[in-house]
Amino acid sequence: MKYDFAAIEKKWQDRWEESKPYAAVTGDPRPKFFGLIEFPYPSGAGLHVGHPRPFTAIDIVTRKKRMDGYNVLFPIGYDAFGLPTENYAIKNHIHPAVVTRDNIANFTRQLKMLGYGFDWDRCVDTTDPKYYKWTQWIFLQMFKKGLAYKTTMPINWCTSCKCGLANEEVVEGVCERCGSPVVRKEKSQWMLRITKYADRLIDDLDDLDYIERVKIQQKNWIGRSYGCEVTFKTNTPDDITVYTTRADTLFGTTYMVISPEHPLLAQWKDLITNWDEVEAYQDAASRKSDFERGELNKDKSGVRLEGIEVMNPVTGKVLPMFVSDYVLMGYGTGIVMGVPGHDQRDWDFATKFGLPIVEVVAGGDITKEAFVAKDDKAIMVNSGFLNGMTVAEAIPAMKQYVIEQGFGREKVNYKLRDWVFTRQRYWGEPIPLVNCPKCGWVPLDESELPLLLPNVESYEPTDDGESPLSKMTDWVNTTCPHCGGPARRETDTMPNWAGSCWYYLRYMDPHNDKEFVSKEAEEYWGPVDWYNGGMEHTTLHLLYSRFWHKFLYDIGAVHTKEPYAKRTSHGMILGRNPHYVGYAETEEEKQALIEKYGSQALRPSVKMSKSLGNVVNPDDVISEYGADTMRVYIMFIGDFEKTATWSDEAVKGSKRFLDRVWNLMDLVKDDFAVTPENEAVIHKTVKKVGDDIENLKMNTAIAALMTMVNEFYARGLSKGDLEYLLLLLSPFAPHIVEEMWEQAGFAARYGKMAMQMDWPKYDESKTVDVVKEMAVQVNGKLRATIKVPVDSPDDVVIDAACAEDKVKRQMEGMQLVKTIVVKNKLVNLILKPAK
RNA sequence: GCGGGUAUGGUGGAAUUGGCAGACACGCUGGAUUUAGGUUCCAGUGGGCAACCGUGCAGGUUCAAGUCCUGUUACCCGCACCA
Repeated sequence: MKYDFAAIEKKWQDRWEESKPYAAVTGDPRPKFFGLIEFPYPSGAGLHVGHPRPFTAIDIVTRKKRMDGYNVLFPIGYDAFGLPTENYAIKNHIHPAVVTRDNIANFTRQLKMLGYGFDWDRCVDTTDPKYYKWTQWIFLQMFKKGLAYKTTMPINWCTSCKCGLANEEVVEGVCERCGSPVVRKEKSQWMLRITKYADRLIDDLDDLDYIERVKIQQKNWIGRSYGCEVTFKTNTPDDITVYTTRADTLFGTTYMVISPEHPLLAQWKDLITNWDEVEAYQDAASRKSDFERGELNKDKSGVRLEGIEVMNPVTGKVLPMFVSDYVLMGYGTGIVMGVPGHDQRDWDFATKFGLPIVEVVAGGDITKEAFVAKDDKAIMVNSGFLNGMTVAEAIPAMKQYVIEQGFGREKVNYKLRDWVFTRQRYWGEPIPLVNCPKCGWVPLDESELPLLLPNVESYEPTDDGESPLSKMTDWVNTTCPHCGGPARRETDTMPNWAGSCWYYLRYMDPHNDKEFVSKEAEEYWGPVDWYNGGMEHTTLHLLYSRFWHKFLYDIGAVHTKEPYAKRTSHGMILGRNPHYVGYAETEEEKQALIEKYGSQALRPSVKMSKSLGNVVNPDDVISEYGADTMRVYIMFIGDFEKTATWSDEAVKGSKRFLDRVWNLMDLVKDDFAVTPENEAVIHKTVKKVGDDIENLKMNTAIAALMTMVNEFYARGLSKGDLEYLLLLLSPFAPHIVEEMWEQAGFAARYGKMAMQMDWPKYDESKTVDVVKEMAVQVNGKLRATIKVPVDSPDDVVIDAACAEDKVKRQMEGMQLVKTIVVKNKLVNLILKPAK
């Protein structure tokens, strides 16, 4: 009988839909396991082949955990607020809620076709008022604790989306989503005080089982640095303070620089004799985006503040002061001490403006470039009491000195900024706050939640930068919950990251209308045991949700400090690059490709995109080869953490493998005992597949299963042997396995589906071959192999090795000076010419 | 510039603590079955006629190096004037 994957997959998916074998049971006495994948954004394009990679991997992990006896929670949901849906709605005049509903239906269909073991009864949708009621609720708790505040500040403004963006959403000066330029715009924004959690977000990483690169990336993003603040006296009424991590170089400070946005400049307006020039510079700087500023980083610009003088507190020398846009207002104090001898940026600036460059750390040539001491052992010079110390000694010595002298203090700084939490768009959670002329910002009463998104006629963003909601006067004008007077609602909405900050908690108790999650459910299921997701979310979603979770912990709403115990990450799936030079046949064609596509032409693989025509649709793969083949292939494609390129050709290999598994049915002997000849391969494979699943090495697990099948073909198999294969294969290809399990009579025999059986055990002693093939080396070079009984003593092995013809030939005229035997693996004979 | 990563046949990729490099696949070659093949099965497949040579490149340690050490190149991914 032919392997009719379409019929088989339909049959079993229908059965699972009905019998719900994946239902998670809160409070069950079995140990719990909460496996989580990042819930998808339901785009109109449907599921991408990138989705099944992480989904299938964690599906396999959780299926094995069930067979290991765990009570598994493996949920799914939709992160459905967001701009693409809104833009589509605007273009086609369909309500975003309708678009979302249709897209979710399509995603659900596709995910069910892939046979994932999701507990569908726990499905969540962030745009459902029953869900976002609690997103709003959490926001209100943050507001009440002072973690949400409104401020006017220059924000990143996407010129195309007409919407503010978080720092994390700006990539190389353009909008992460649409690629349009991002400019600065003064706007009043709600902010979340993530910086208050900076230390804990770094320090608590130590106890987590996250892959190292995630930890490093989060640490770098938060960017904690230890330094000190030093105050300089000026000829104005104001002292100025700088932040430095290199207090040791204070003697080398020859000028000061202030950021063009610094408010002190306006205060000094009358003291600065060339104010016109300074003001012109400020104007020019404000028109540049952050990116343009960075782009021009080699060519330093600036204007001297004529009339302003600063005193170096350790040398007593008078220093000039400049305004320059290489100093950022948002980091440190917005004023920097210029140490051109030992900071390359300062060196560039000083060289351009003819400022003195003083060497205070020996070892470099400061006439050519700044000497930034790479090792802390470099020696201080021209630095008064620091002379002769190493840099490592001088830093704390100077810190102590400035503190004692009363013009400095220790200070920790972070690159992390507070989170811009408002978006001027329609399709997001409304912010449940009211602005009252008398009472200021007042939270809605919790009984008023959810604050529903009103139906509007037009979702078009406004050119003045206000949310579309601002035009809905009926909705906007309300009464103050506090004093009852007239007041206005906040019309901005939350960013799409809001709903995903806490969705894993909702999965634990998705239908609770009293609390966002019950205490019992949270204490039973939390924390998430294993969370897999993309590296692109490391400094966005992952960091944000850790922040929210820590807040919830602080108010006693959850019982763990961290949401996720373990974090892994998958590589992207790329498509073939149709413009790759490797496909060109002539030199001219090659040149043409390079001219036309530039460096793009040099890459064999690129991101899939409609314009390149290399998009693979999972629906097509499933209808041609079946879901089980799709699952096996996407796991077999390569190392899970690395990027991989989709190959239509290679999919066939996975299909062929499942065909061969299916065809074992014609070969299998009707005997439920294990065949002795197959024992070794069975026990080896049980061990290998089990270990590999735990380490996300699905590619080698599948290779081991292929080897097992090959051996069954070579030696024949019994039903007892087949049983092992089916159990091991069941997490990978659940449909074909259940069908064979039923047809071979196991279902009747055990009264269970394969997925409900215990994961097979292996016997270590049986994983070892009775006869070992050992390599025979002569002077380190392979000359022969010998077969000897396992664990043969060294002398037996050496005798056998020396008896080999090829070895004998090598030994002619030589004497044996040394032998090395690696048990069961190799023997190396060291020969020297005989005297 | 800083941080992280990668480099192995025609291709995707395997290779515990250093111990037979190329598992398992794709592709290709030859053969068998078949009216047919996007089917199945069998055999072969790193290079070289050989001795030998082969894990980006150059050294080193070792009986033995893809794996360890020193140096170096190319590419990929983050961040980027963070004082």
